[in-house]
Amino acid sequence: MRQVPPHLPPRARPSTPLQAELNVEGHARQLERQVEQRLRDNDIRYTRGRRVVVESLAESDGPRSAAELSGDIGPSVPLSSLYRSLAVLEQAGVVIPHHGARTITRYELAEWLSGHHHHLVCSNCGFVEDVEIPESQEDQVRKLVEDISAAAAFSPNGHALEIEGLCSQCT
Amino acid sequence: MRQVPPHLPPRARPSTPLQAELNVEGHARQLERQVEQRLRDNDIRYTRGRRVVVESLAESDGPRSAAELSGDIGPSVPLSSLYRSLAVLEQAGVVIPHHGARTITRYELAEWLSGHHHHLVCSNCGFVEDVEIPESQEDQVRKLVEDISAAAAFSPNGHALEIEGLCSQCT
DNA sequence: ATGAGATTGAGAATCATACTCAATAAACTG
DNA sequence: CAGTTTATTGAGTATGATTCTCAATCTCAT
Repeated sequence: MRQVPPHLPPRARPSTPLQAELNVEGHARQLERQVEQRLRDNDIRYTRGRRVVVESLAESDGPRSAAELSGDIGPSVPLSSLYRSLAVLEQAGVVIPHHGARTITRYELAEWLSGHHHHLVCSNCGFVEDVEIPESQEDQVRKLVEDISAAAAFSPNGHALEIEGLCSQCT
Repeated sequence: MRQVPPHLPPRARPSTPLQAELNVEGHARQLERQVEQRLRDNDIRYTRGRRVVVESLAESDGPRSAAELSGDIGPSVPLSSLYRSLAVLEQAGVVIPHHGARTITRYELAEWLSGHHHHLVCSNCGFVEDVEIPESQEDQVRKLVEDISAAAAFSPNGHALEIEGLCSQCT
């Protein structure tokens, strides 16, 4: 199975290298603050282990499994702690599980941290790519979601459009 | 966690008991024939073990896990065979895995057997409900899927709109 | 019927994830 | 800041879902 290909994070691309670093750093710091706040609000400590998980996910170019994160982070955080951190962060709504492929669960930052997006799932290599769509299209999706939910007496809270097919590499 | 509530299968409801039995039987037989054909086309034998899995899924009112199927079917088919049957049927496109909840995978009949539908996922009880939507809405979804895919150089092959929220029982 | 190849059963093996418990760190109290 | 309380971590073990192994059995084409 091909490794996760690089793809753009769902934020505006800065134009010059200097700007880039400033923006990325600014964004990283802001994200840290948001997460810290959220945890504090829920009486959950923002410890080193939890911090590295969040930072690692923030730098990731796609959803990561516990094993992948462990590889990213190195041996300083044992797997059992990693799983615990992920569970805690999921509880706090900082991190979202993505049950895409066989058996393993991948996590990504929650939408309030990473932006709303949909998924392109490659049925050949298993890679899950995030896609942001233009507001006009998103409006249509939202309307559809509301209509469908209303017809089924369901109270929608979020949605994901998963498109399955072949990614550009596997075509 | 609440058990899967009963819900209508995605076929036309017959109106009288007699008609009902005839239709259900007719449908069951037709489904059997379709599956048999598909397997034959792929040089895969339609054995007893595989047949009971398909029949069991056809009678199910929602996606079923291997363990649940094993319970439905009884001890005549050991778990290891069940998993193998599911893998073979998935290969042949008769059965589709649904990776919804923690760790376990649930299966349902493929869309060409059960009809195209979307999912309402209850974030409280975990129940996944199938919904069929009217053609006019489905057309919109299809168009969105095509536009999004085109913009991402992705070759779409199928799609699922997953709406998360609270089901009518959990509201 | 017969032989080649596919399939099954039963069990052991593997893999992701969860739990246990003693050691450690953080927050709180005065 | 020292002492106390409570949350968190590490390391290891346990669990549960899924997969593999291999001998026995079944199927299909001859």
